[in-house]
Amino acid sequence: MRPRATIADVAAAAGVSLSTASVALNGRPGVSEATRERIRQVARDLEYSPSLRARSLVTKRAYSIGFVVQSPATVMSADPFFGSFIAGIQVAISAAGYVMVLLVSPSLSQTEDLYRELAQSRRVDGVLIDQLRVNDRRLELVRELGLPAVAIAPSSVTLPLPMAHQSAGGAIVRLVRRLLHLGHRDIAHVAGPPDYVHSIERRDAWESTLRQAGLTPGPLIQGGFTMSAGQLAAEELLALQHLPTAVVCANDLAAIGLIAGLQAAGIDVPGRVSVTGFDGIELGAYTTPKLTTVQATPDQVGRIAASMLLELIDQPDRQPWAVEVPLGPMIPGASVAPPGNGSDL
Amino acid sequence: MRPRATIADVAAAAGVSLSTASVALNGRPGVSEATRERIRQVARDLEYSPSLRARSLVTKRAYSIGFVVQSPATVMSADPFFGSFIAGIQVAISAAGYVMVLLVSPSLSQTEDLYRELAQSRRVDGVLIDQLRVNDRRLELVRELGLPAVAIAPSSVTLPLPMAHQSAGGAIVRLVRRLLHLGHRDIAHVAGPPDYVHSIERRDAWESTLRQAGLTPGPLIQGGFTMSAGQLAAEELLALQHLPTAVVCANDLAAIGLIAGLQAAGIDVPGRVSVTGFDGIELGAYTTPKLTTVQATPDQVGRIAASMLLELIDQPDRQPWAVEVPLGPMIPGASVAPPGNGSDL
DNA sequence: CGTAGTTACCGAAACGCTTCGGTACGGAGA
DNA sequence: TCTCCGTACCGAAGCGTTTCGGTAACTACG
Repeated sequence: MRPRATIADVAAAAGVSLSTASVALNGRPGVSEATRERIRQVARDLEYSPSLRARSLVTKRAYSIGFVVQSPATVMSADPFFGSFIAGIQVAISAAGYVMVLLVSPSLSQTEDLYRELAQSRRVDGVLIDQLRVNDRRLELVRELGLPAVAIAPSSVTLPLPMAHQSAGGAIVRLVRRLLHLGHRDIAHVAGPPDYVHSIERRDAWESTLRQAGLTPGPLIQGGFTMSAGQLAAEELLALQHLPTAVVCANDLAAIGLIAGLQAAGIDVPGRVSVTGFDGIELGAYTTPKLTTVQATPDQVGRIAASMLLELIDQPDRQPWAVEVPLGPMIPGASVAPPGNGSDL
Repeated sequence: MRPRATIADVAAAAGVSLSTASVALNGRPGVSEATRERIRQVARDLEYSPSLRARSLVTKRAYSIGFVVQSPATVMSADPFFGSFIAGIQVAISAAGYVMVLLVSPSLSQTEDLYRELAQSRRVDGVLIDQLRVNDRRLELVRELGLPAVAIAPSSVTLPLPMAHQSAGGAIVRLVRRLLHLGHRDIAHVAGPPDYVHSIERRDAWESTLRQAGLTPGPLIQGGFTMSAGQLAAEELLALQHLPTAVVCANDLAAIGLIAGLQAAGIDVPGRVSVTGFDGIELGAYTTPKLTTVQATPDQVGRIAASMLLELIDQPDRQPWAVEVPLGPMIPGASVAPPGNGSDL
């Protein structure tokens, strides 16, 4: 196995200087078409492929972006958002020769260190920030580190960096309206963890939609984005004097957990309580009853956020901008029904 | 924001040559302790952090490993294996200053190209090979590319490269024995996709355990590792003349889908049919009835496979070796019961 | 025919590190 | 006192690119 060809080999074989070979192979002006083609041919013959390392050194680019995910158990294991999101990222960056470095952080404090290392070692040219918290310290951190970053954030927040929006709030509005249309007037909400901006967005959407309809927002349960959180929410709900006729959950997993919890207590869904989710995960189609939800488009979010990041890397001083990623359709399921036609069996 | 310090700055500030600074900071002999400490102090003062790029160029190392996952929808979205596995990898490699590059491949043919690119651009020093197929072309590919690789594979197969084993087959044996102990004699198997070596390992374990018990292996359903595959398997099972009294599924997701399918058809689980899974995913605890399964330890698998890969990168000519990663405990659930005491309601 | 402008190419420096051969200096041994 | 060797350090080369200033040759124009 002979050592791989360098650009010097190509230049020598083509009878040109090293710099000419570089210019020719990178497709920039200053070389005659004939020479360029000859050099290209030689490169192909020698199976030349440029050394990313050497190029990195001189262009000061890592040709990779970073993505730090916190709490792998919750986010990756359960949240199907993740897979499609990653796939979307890759679609966006691979054409540019970029690659994604994935880090998992066991805790919030270690997350900061990971970003620091990523920045100091210059391993990545930029990062994607997801799972945004209230007063998320990462925002200041990336600024301080001079690390280009794009955030995935609700449309409602405004940050000092480029954002890819997916309006989960808009989805909740649609779901609440659907329930209102069916006749529900007592609509509870199982919220996500209170320190996530995504939770707040969804809660606000639920609340304001009900207020707009002239209703007082029903019980609000602090839940979470996991199945177990949904199940716990069921218990809390059952401890109330009045069981609402419908529950809008922050996401599908919580909704599935909630349904399981309600059913375990003998509550009929949707007969006694209607339940909605958000995300459109595959699992929702396998529950009984099938979950009514709105399809999120994590692949699109990933694709758009990543391509925004590439733009930002090219123009670091660009003013922050935002892109709205469209939601998917509502997915109707048997988990909702008009209120009051079910027994309490 | 002034440019970051280079090793030349450190050397100058410490009044030594560049090479001495390098030697001192890398902790190798040839420098007096006093000088070494002085250089270290200067480095700290200047907030020097070595350029990975420059180092990469000269040491010919990328300081990163690659992991290509195929079919993100199936593997990442649904399979909770993934999150823990990744986390385990990171634990193993981060101490060595390594990082993981994650690629997703939409199709098998593109997977090969991804490995090729990874190798040609020398972006990674080695790769982890998971989700092994029968006659997997990646094995020859990495050899051809000279890319160090460690495979995650069943104990039963022998490959020409280092392997991290997790004996899913052993888990299946335990589950089948448990069912036998409960009195079951008619035990079916919902297998995974036939081209995965993991499927074959599990099927073989089911089959041989039954034969050892003097039984003829019951119906074998070609299923899959997903919930929908499990649900389809339920239909196939229901079309048989005799419904087995127990079904051993290739993994938890299939088991959950199977249970859902059986229940939808009015079959009581475990009254009429007992069901077991394998993986120990969180979801299994939220199904009704709770799933009996064996806990896999994907984080350990990831950790061990990754550290094996680092060893291999250090000693590329080392003979292939194998490490067995212990399984977790059996998790009992209400999805199994003695046969024949349930109604067909 | 002389000169300015363009085109096509070359040479060398630079990116920031590691590594290896070499040198000065001190002490040990004869 | 001379030689030898180990220690502590230095200088320079090299990793494989990109980039920039420079130089021939060629065209166009008066």
